[in-house]
Amino acid sequence: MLDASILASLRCFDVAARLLSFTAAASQLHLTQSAVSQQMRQLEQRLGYPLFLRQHRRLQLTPQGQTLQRSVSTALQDIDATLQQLAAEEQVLQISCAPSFALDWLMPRLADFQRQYPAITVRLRAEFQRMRRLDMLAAGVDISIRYDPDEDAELPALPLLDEFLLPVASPAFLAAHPALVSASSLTRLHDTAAWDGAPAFAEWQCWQQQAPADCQFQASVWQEVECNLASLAQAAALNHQGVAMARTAQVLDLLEAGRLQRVFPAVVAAPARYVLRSLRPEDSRVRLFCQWLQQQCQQFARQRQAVLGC
Amino acid sequence: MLDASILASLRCFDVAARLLSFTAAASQLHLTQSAVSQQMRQLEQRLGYPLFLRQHRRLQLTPQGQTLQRSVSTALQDIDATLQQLAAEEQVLQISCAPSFALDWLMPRLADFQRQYPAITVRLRAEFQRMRRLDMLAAGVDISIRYDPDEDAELPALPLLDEFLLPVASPAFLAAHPALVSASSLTRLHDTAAWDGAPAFAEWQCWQQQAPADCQFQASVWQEVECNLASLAQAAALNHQGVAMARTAQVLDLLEAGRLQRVFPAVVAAPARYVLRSLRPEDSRVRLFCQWLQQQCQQFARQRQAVLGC
DNA sequence: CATTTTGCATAAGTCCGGCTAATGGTTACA
DNA sequence: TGTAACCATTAGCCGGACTTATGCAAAATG
Repeated sequence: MLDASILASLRCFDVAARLLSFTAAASQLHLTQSAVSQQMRQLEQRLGYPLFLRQHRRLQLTPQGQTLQRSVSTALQDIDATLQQLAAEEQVLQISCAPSFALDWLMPRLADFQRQYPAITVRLRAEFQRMRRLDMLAAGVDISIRYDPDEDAELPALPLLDEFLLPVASPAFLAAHPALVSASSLTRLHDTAAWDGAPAFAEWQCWQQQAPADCQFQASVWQEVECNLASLAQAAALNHQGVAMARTAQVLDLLEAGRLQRVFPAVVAAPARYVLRSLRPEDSRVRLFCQWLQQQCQQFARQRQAVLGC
Repeated sequence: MLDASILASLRCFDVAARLLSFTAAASQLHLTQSAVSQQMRQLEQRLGYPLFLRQHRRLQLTPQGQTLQRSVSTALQDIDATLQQLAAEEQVLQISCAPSFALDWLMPRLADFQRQYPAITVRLRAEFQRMRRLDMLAAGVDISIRYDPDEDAELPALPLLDEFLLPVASPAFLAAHPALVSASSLTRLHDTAAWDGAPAFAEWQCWQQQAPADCQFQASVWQEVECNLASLAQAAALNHQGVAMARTAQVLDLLEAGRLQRVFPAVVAAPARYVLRSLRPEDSRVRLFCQWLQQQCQQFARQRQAVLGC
């Protein structure tokens, strides 16, 4: 019943019926009057009943025409509204980000981006799982920011920022445990989900392997607290509950503010770095964001150099 | 936004999204798989966002695709439902008829038509005004039956039945007024709207002019009762209220049943006859009805010949 | 593991349907 | 009575949608 060509006629009919003039409809549709006239004639003979009453200078709708117009008009408006809504939705820049980085690093800086590009609406989603191509497409994610140790062959990654590890604790905790290296019953705070598929204790092990001998914790009997989020471990540290193996992106500001302190002077390169992936790097909004993000990263690196010397 | 070609694509999308298969959609749309594939590609690049996730053996809808499908599907269903409703409505045979003829002649016989053609729904509208071409088109009237004295140049008329006039009264009334010709204070019942634009007293005057001298009412002082409907005058006659100038179509059955009686033996040809007009005489339902109606008319004429001799 | 099947993408070419342009007819208006 | 406005109709062109054919990748099959 509803084949393709009838729909075009109905679209035409909608306009003609609203304006009650083929000429006016034609100009609104960027067609000639003749085209509209033919379309309507075809439509009518297809349906088998008249839609318009041709009165010399003026068109009228038949009862059937009125009924049809009500239906078609609302139906087309519905579709149009949906299309516009989707188009508007398409304008928001969707960023999927590793939760801890989103929470402690990106979110505080995002206000600056909003200030620079108020026309771009950003939707920031904190998500644990690393996104594959299909996931991004399915969720409409424009940009994925992850803390990854390795390359993803499927999707090229733009390195944003390297990372370093250092054990931190609150000043009060350090004051209460002056002989950290030999103390027993210390609490060791983990992020067990540093990156997707990370082995347990990954970052602590990394530290143990690379830190200079005089920076190691000696034969301590640790109490372990495991978190699935760096921010949680860090919150624990802030509450004087133990030593956290921190990443600079999480804690630089807290170190500067004196709310956390380094346990050792040494800093170790992390086995992963922050990377950005996008399905459409050519998109203007994506380009703008990447540009801004890289600036922020550079600035952060400079700041880190000044504070931590790495 | 909603131009003509996008609608065709959306129609295609609707099917493809429902079946989640381009191949199946193609066969349902009587197209090739290739056509559907191309349409969807075009649609997507037009909208600027993907609608389908092509997973090797299986299609999925993106969130945008889902939203769009909901909208498009209901919209198209709405249109389709309206179209079908209109098509069904188009199936009813609409007959506009002069009220008295409809009431006293056509309606009693219509059951026979229904019995013969149960598939055809008839809508009988009793309407005073004679219908012009435009009126019929506007109201969707298939057939107009009128009691007209003259030809209508605008629309060819099919003569159905000629008509005759005769004064009638109830047996009780006649018994109470044995000397009708000279009696005074009789009540004369008129139909003032015998046909569209009929002069007042038209049928009584017709009778006066044509009836033989020995059938005339002599110098009576009449009481006049005017009705705008022959059926009203006839109802008055049935209630013993006077003499009505009747048309055979109205009263033949009543005469046969003895509920009304002729006042004089004479019968006079009426200045008008029943005619049928149609905008689409080729329509099969119209043809069927005309055929049936003419048979009924012939049968009535025979019956009239037997009863009244005219 | 090789083979077949299934489903979508793509390229090239054809063909139909809708559009334009031009003209005519009718009405309304000045 | 002339003119403007509007719709109908015709002829002819053109673009876009469709088909055919082919490629490709994954899944089913044995």
